[in-house]
Formats: sequence, C-alpha cells, structure tokens
Amino acid sequence: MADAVKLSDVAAAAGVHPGTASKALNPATRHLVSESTGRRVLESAKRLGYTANPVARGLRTRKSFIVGVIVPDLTNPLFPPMARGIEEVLTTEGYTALLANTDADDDRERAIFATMRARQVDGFIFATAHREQSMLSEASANGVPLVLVNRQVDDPGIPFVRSDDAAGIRIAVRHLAELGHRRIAYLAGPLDTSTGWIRRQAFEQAMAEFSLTHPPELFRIATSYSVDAGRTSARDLLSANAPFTGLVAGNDLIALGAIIALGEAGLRCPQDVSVVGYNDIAFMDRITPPLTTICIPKHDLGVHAARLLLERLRAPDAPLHSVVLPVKLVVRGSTGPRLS
Amino acid sequence: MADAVKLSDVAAAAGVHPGTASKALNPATRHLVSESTGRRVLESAKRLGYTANPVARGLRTRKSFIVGVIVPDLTNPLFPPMARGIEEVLTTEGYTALLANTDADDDRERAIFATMRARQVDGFIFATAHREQSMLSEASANGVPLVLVNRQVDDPGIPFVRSDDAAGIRIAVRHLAELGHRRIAYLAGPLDTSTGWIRRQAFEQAMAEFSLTHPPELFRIATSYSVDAGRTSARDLLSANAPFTGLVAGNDLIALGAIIALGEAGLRCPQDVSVVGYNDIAFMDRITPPLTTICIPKHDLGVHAARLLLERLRAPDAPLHSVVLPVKLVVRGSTGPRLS
DNA sequence: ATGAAAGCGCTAACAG
DNA sequence: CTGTTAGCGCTTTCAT
Repeated sequence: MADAVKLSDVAAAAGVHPGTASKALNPATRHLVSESTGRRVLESAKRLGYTANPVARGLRTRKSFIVGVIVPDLTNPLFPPMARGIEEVLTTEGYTALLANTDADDDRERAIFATMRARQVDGFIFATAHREQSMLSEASANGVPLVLVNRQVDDPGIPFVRSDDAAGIRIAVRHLAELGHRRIAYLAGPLDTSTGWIRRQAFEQAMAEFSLTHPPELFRIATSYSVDAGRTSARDLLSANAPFTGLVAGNDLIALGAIIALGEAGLRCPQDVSVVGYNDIAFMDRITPPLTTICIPKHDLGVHAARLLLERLRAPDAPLHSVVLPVKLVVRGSTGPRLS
Repeated sequence: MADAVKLSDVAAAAGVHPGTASKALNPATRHLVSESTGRRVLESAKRLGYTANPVARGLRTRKSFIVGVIVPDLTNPLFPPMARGIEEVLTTEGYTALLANTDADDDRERAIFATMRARQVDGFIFATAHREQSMLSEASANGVPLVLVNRQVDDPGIPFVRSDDAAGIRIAVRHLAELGHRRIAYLAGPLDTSTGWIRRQAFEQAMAEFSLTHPPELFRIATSYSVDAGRTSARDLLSANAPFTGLVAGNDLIALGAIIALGEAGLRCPQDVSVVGYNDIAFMDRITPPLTTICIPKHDLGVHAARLLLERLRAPDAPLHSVVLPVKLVVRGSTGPRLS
C-alpha cells in the first residue's frame, strides 16, 4: 500500500536538498528556486511518480484541504444534487468533501462536527436545517470557516446560500389563488428548522397579501420532512373537518404524504384538493398526480456554497456576503381550478 | 480554530512524559503504565478536553481511520441507502467515510482513487459498476484493502457484497411468464458494468428455463443506467415493430424510461406491456403505474460491505469471503396478465 | 513502570 | 538561490 516515493527521494534524484525540492514543487514558492533546478525537480518528481503526502503536509501547515459537508440525510433526494454541486467546485480547487449525515439529530451533529474538527478539516458547509445555532455561532466566532446552504440563522456573522423561500411560498399561494382557491391549508415542516419557520411566515404573509384568511384549523406542523410525517399531519388536518380546496406543503415529501392521506380519505387531487409542494425533487414529475411544486436550484445552491466557503478560506477577513437564489413555480397535475 | 490542547499538555498536567501519556491514553498499551498514572493521565485528558490529533497520529502510524467510498452517482437513489449503511457501521467503529462520485467515468475513478490513496485512506469500498478491473486487481495485489458493493469482478482476490442478480432476474421473468407473457423484451444496462452483464446472462438463462424464446429484436442495451437512456433504448426497441407484451429492464431508471417511451408510443402499461424494474429505489411505488420490481437490500448491502472491509483491515491475512444477499419480487401496478 | 530520543514526511525560518 | 535546521503532534523503540 506504501507509496514509497517521498520528497527526499525526489530531492535525491534531482540532486538537491529536500527543502529545495519542496520549494520547487510548490507553485507558490517556485520563484524561490532557479529556473533550472525547478525544472529538474519537477521532472524527477514526475518520473518517480511522486505525490505529496497530504497528511504530513497538513501536520506542518495545519491545512487539510478537506471540507466537512454536513447534511441531515442523503436519502432525501433534496441533498444529493446539492452535495454534487459542492463536490464539483471543491474538487476542481483541490479540496475534498467529507460528507456526513446527522439524521437531523443535534447530538449527532455535534459529534460529527467535533470529529471533523479533530480531523483538521479546513471549513464546513452545513445543510442541516436546525435553527439552533449556539454551536455554529461559537465555532464561527472561534474562527472556524463555515457557510450554510438552504438555511439561514440569525447570527449575521454566518454566511448562507439559500433559495428565496418567501418568494417561493408566495408564488405557490398566488398560483392557488389564481385557480380560485380561497380556503388553503398549510402543512408546515418542523418549526425548529429555518426553512420550516421561514416558509410558515411567508405563507401567512402571502395569504394576507391575497386577502385570504388562514384559520388555525387549516394549519398543521409535520414532525419531520418526510412522507410519513406529511401523511400523519394531513390525516390530522382532515380529521378537523374544516373544508379546504388548496394545500401548500413545507416540502415535496410532505406534499406526497398529503396526497396519500387525501386519497385514503376518498378525496381526489386535484379535483377535490389542489396540492403544491416545495423543492421539486427527483421523480415528482412522475408520481400520481404529477406534483406542482416550487423548483429550487439545488445544484447551484451547492456550487455557490462551496464558492463562498473557498473565498472565506482564502481571505478569512474579507467581508462576508450571502447569496439568495431565485426559485420558480412548476405547474403540473396536482393543482387545478377550484371546482367546489 | 486551534484545539490548543495537545498530548504534551496532558502529560504536563499529569506530571508525566508525553510518551507515557500516549501509552496511558491508548487502550491497547494501557497495561504498560501503572494503574495510578494511567488514571491520572486519563483524568487530566478529560479535564483539559483533550482530543488526539488524527493527522499527527496518522503520520506516525500510517493509518487514517478513513475509508474511501466510491459510487458512480449519489443522485441515483440506489446509492444513498447503501452509503448510509456503510457510514453507519464505519462510524460506530471509529472510522469515517470519504464519499466521492465518479459519474461512471473511468478517468475520474482513477483520479479519485489516487487522491484518496495519497490521503492515506485505510481502505476502499467501490460501488461503481465497471467491469474493468485492472486498477482494482493491481491495487488489491499491492495490499490495498478493498471490497466491492453491488458488483463483482472476475478476480477472486477481491471480495464483494452483492444481491443475487441471477435469482432476481429469474423471478422477474417467472412473474411475467406466470402472467402469460411469452414475448418478453429485455432492456439491459451497459454491458461494461458487472450488473449489466450478469443480469443479461441471467435473463437469457431464465428465458430458456421457462422455455421462452428471446429473439435479438427484443433485446436492447441502454447506454447508461438512467431514465433518458432507458427511454431512448425503448424507443429503439419499439421502432423494430417486433411485438412483445412483457419487458424486463436492467434497473428501475431504465424501466421508468421505458414506461415513458411506451406512453409516447400510445401503449399502455400494463394493459399493452407489463414492465418490471430492478432495485426498487425510492418513489417507484408512487409513479404511474406503480412499478413492479425486484427489491434489493440496499442498506444491508452497505452494512455488509463495511463489515467486510473492517474485517480485512483488522486481519489483512484472514481468508476472504464474499456475501450474496437475497432479493425479492415486489408486485405493483406495472405488470398484469397478458391481454393480447 | 517511566523517560529519553528518534522519526513519520513535510514546510518554513534562517543561514550561508 | 540553496542548504541547514527545527518542528508540526504523535507513537514507539530503547534504555533506565
């Protein structure tokens, strides 16, 4: 398994001191050696198939060129595209992404964070949605470079990349309103997540904007961003017997759960209830009925997050900025005009 | 960002030499120090919140406790559950999974492999399906611990964990045969993947077993395991105008593409053509029509692969073994009795 | 049972 | 411009 060839081998082959070889090999210090030795070193490095040992280098430089990427659950189709976006820009810049799932569990998140810090990770990208932020604020204050994706936190010192939730929910509501729906239910995601909280707020605002009322009977909170939780909360909503013809869900999984619950209750979508989801994850165009939803730029979210982090790593003291990406409504079969 | 507290700090606090502290802290060498100093060191370590620096340790011990996990594409829902299974067992054993996508590209796979080896990864789990194996054989011969998931390679020196493809395809064919289908088309996955190759073989065998013919007009190869490739190959199949009422696809994505192409050609599934997929990835129960498919134990595949690798890491010379996990048929709406 | 010393492979001062 | 030296934080002989 051993890559026997090390810096000293290259140096010996080129007839120079290891220190000199090191300088020649590092583009940033190459100008410290003469043209000719530089060439000689590079050439013997190539000939011997030398690859620097990042572990040894990291020990010396305190940089690992590894970025921790922390997501709640890779099994939720929302995250793989984001992770891909992140990985793409990271690898082209010589960084490696270390990916881990938290299962939306704070303790696991802390443990993973600690492990990764111990592993000398250079920075973090958090895609976990918890609003709890003491760990993040503290870490950020301690100089740990980090950026959030698909989430935001009150602490203005923590940069984020997210889609425009408020705009998304607003166009979802407008879409339903334009179809004639007036009694619109909302199935929120967990309110201890930033997305759950922000979208809920946005829903209320949008309803007000379109002069629609939103009685508490038409509001439920799913315990997680999952099909099961969506189904459960939708059942609960239905059991209240408050009529509604439109439904906005905190995300696609919840929407899917709602559609299932609707079917179980003998209601048809969209004839009886129009449903709109959020995120536009894979396969939502193929389910029955095809889901009308808000499409967010999942891949680009990851790309921007990685870029932002890289900027921070290169210029730790540069002013921070965040990014909000636009969303768009994708109309499919789960919404239709109000019939009743 | 600095975890200032290092081994020498703990040693100083406990009034011992760093070397002694090291021994006390390592369970495997604890017996080399006296009961009392051992306790004292442990206690000061805890008090100071000491965490060993894995980078420094790795430099010395040539172990990183990191395992490289290489998948073609995390965006394919087949892989996240496997990755989760792998991650679960790895983390409980103190290892960390380093995940990367190859996009089914050999060059990328090589590059990633090289990078990870340079990073002193302790071993590898490959979920990529290419049959090309020189890189693997060579690495394995050089003592790099590796195991394959969901794939197999001729080299008997390389352990694998896969599901029983042959059995899966057989029950898929049997299912269609029992429904009365006699003209059954096969849409293979790329034949340069082990799964593509094995399943194709299995299909021919199964057809023979059930005394069915399989003319070349009813056989197509998708260029990748994707919806688009499935759709394209299905179109091509349809353009041959060879009648068939059953169709087996190399995986669910290809099956989905086929269903789309069927619809575009004015054929209904399952009334005109019954379709069965492979893998049973997420949401296949919610598409139209719900997909009949072969369910493989995705999570368990990952779990077993990780266990196997861990065994190899702990006992590099122990005899290797591989694991084949059972599959099962899940009958849903995309298959029905032959009507024509 | 503990301490001393060396060194994993690399980089960064500092000399020359 | 190149060589020397020291040391990142840890483990592991080897003496004591």
